[in-house]
Amino acid sequence: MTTVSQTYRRQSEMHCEGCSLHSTCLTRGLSQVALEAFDEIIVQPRPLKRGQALVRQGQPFRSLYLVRTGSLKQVIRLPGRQDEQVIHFYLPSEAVGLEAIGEESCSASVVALETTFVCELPFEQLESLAVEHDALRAELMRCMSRELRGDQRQVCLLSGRTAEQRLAGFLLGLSRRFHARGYSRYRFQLTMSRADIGSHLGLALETVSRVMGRFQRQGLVKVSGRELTVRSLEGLEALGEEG
Amino acid sequence: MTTVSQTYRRQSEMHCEGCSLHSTCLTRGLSQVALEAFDEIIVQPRPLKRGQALVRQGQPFRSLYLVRTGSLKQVIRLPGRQDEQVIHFYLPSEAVGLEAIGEESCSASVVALETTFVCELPFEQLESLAVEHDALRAELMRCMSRELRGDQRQVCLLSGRTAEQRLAGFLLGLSRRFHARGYSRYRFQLTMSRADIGSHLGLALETVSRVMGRFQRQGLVKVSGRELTVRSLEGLEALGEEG
DNA sequence: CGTCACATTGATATTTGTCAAGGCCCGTGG
DNA sequence: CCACGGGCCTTGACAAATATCAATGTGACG
Repeated sequence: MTTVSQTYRRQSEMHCEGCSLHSTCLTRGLSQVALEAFDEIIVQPRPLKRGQALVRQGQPFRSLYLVRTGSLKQVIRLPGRQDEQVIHFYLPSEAVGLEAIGEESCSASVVALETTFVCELPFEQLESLAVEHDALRAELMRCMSRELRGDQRQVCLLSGRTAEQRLAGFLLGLSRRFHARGYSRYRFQLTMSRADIGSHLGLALETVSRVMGRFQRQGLVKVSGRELTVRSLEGLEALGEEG
Repeated sequence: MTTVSQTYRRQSEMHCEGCSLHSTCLTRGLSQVALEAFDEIIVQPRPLKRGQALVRQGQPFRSLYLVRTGSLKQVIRLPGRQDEQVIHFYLPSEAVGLEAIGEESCSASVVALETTFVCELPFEQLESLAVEHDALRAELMRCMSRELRGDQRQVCLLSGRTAEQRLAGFLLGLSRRFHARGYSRYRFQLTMSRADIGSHLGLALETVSRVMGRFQRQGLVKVSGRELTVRSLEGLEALGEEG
């Protein structure tokens, strides 16, 4: 008998060694031996369509996920509140689920923003593997540490007073992350809605729209729908640095 | 020859096994053997006075720290900006420096808010120890994961629109953390200034002061200076849950 | 061509920041 | 012991930013 996951695995012939994200992913710096063992535990679930959940808040924690292509948002439904709060956006090579390690259940849902492929890492198996391979253990810690620094940035963004500063910082963050992953730093898709951006930045979606328009008129960016072109990285950076 | 650190170590006769924080600290769940080895690598630096830095932004990363008594704030100085941004407050048994793992230098400063004792864990030694002791490695990961969840809460707080929601959430968070560490959940010191709280919550210090006053008039809390008494945990919780 | 979700734009209300003045607490020095 | 000074906190008046409400526009897709 063959499971769906295995089928997908074989079809795609995806292995870490040849993966374009290898150098930025959890597998960075792994020896040939470790890499092959790592490859063994990966599951390739069927691709997620826009709006489908990879993880649901409250469900038991079993696996970490690495984004291969596409993007997702992490959302929390706060008790007694209607609206969902967007916590994170995940881009290719980023790890989903690190905050659930050592917990019974997941504290937030993670939903695809577009058609998205991920690699699933059953956590128990990952842990056993980490016992044998120091490099993997170290990389896992570095990965969590990096996410902690990302959250620091996020807190700085949100505490930065004006809507301009928040949006500029957000766009620069996306630019930086795309660049680090080998995509253009000047041109990318905003796969999330204005409402998602607003929730993430603590702004009303109308404000996001207005500020985006202002940036465009000032020649800082060009937006048409969800495609964004950065025209002046310096201009955006200057906004964030204003006292 | 005896170093200052060693002197303090001997004087205080502090060992993990007898420490009141043992059950909430990184040493939770360690075997007797592991605990003794852990004890060996701990350094007890001289106590910090109010305003003294434990870690300075930009300095090389060498150690993690565990708060024993007292409290600290983590602040970032953003390039080209005058004011410092408060990222975190650290309470007893919490770990300082996790976000710097795998990095050359520290991304933020950490400053004592009152007289504060910490345990220093030289990171290289901690890492070697973690190779031998699975429980320590697991606890370190759980610790980082817990901090990631804390940051999630923080982001939810900051994105929560009103000043009331932010401050209520902040006070509840402190209450919860004190409670989890064996202190009163209803009565504690705000060792940080209104300006620090404001920076941390993305509010002007005047707003913090006004909202605190409003809470007091509503009978939710009693504040006199920096001593806070929670009169209605439910009332504060209700504030955060309003749609 | 119509529908639906999403985005933009405008008018108005509310919240919060800013500026300014004054009060309180505490340590220091006369 | 008391007066003084400085840091921190509170309070008020006003201005600015942003949320809210409402209407309209746009693009994808059946």
